Amino acid sequence: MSSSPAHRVSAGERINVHEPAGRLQRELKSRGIRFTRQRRVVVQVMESASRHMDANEILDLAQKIDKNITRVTVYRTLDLLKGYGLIDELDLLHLRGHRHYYESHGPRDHIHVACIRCGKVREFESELYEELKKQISQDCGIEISVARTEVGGLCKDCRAKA
Amino acid sequence: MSSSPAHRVSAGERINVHEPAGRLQRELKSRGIRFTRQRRVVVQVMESASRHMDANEILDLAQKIDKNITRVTVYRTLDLLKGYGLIDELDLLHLRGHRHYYESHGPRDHIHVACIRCGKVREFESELYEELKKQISQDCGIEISVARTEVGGLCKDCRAKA
DNA sequence: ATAGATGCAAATATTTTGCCGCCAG
DNA sequence: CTGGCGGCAAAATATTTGCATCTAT
Repeated sequence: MSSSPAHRVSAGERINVHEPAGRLQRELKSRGIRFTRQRRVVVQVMESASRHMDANEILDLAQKIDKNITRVTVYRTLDLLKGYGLIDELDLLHLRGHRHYYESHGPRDHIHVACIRCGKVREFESELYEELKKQISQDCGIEISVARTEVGGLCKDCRAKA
Repeated sequence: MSSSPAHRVSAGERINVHEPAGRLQRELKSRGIRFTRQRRVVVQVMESASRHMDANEILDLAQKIDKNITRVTVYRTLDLLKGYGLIDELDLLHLRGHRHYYESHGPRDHIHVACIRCGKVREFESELYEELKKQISQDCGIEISVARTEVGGLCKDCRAKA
């Protein structure tokens, strides 16, 4: 692999933040988006996710529900959901290669806090973050519609082991 | 392309934040990393960057300086620099596909503020951001070594045009 | 009925690897 | 001199597209 000193990361488990079930479906319907069998399945996978998944994992789970779903459809559906701001695309600091991860998220943004050694990802909300976004919005004259923050470092457990 | 309503983004210009010249070179040498002809070129490209570049653009610029540089070497060198924390890898919210962008950055983190329509990216520093990282560090018990924030929205100019 | 979705196959794009000859220190 | 580095070619991944067919509304 690489000659870099960065640590290999294993798991990458997501500590889940639940959101009202059926949200994606409702959002799509309310926008008059055609709700096909395939979309239903992908949406179901996204809503029941207990961790961040890349396109490949989403495909696998979708196919467990409905074997006929293809990779192309997964990509297209993820793109659709992303386009409407219903899911976010993350890379989690590229801790595990160049994969892209997807998550459905509620109305409030959260920060992804990842350990660069064990790969555990924690989600963190903060009033300070909301203020920061307000400040950016004012100072840069931008109307923010997406915000993403990822921080990496050694978690307590990994520091203890080291 | 996609069926999503997201806007196409054009330029993606970076408003440059300068840093002391030769920093990367000094950092590498001080760590006893072999400084080859090729690395010199890639480092030069990274240090003189006036905008965020993807691997392909970096290759192009590098080859303007030295035709013999290969894509593989660019990837390997970027990986090396990234491993030592000397450059960051961004995706700028995937506003323009799945490219990854690289930037050499100074000691202080900055936030990337991107317009989802015109693609202009502004860099923004804030004391509030530093406080937020402190809060995360304390509350999550993590020793932060990388932090990345990207926000997207409509900039003033694009709102005016709309 | 029909605009819009899916499937298939193939094209693109992006990143990584094995191996060997070469060069910076 | 010598171990790390770069080049080449090819593999492995990842993502997108054209077009014919099917389906949700």
